[in-house]
Amino acid sequence: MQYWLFKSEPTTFSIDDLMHSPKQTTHWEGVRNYQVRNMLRDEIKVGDQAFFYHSNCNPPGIAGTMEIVKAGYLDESAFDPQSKYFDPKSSRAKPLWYQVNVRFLKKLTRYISLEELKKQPLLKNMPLLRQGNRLSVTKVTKEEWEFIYKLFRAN
DNA sequence: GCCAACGTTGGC
DNA sequence: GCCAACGTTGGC
Repeated sequence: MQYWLFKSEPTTFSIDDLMHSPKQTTHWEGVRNYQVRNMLRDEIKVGDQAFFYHSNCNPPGIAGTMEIVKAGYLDESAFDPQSKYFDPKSSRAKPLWYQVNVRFLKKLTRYISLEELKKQPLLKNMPLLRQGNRLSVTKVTKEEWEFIYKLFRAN
C-alpha cells in the first residue's frame, strides 16, 4: 500500500463536497499533467490512502484523508466538448488522460496548514513543500504519513 | 531538438 | 492581484 497527497481547490471541490457525495465517493477527473497522469494510470492502486489538500485558499493545508477505491481508468471528461476539462487531443482510440475513484475516509481532528507542515524537519523532503512544485498528486512516504497523523492527534 | 512565448498553478 | 516556477506549444 502506498500513500499520496491530492490537491484540490476547495472552491472547485472541497473535502466537504467529497463527504457529501453519493457513497462519499468521487471520480478524480481533470488531471492534465503527464507526470500526474502516469501516477494515476500506473502507480495508484485500490487500497492506497491519500491526504486531501486544499490549495489556492487561505490557509492552504491538509483537511482529511481518503482511500482509492478504483485504480486508473479513462477520464471521460477529456472527450466531452461541454466539459471544462475537454481535450481535443485525447480520443478513445488514443486516450491521454486517466482518473481514479476516491472515497472519503475522515476529516482530520484539526486542519494542518501548509505553514505548520513547513515547520516540521521530518517533512522537508515532501514534494509538496518544494518551491515551485505544482503537481496535483504527489507521493507521501509511510514515515511522513504517520508523522502527520501524530501531528493532528496532538492538540 | 532548441528555446522563446505563452499559459497555468498556487502561495502570498 | 502579483508573480515565480515550470509545463507546453510551435516556429525554426
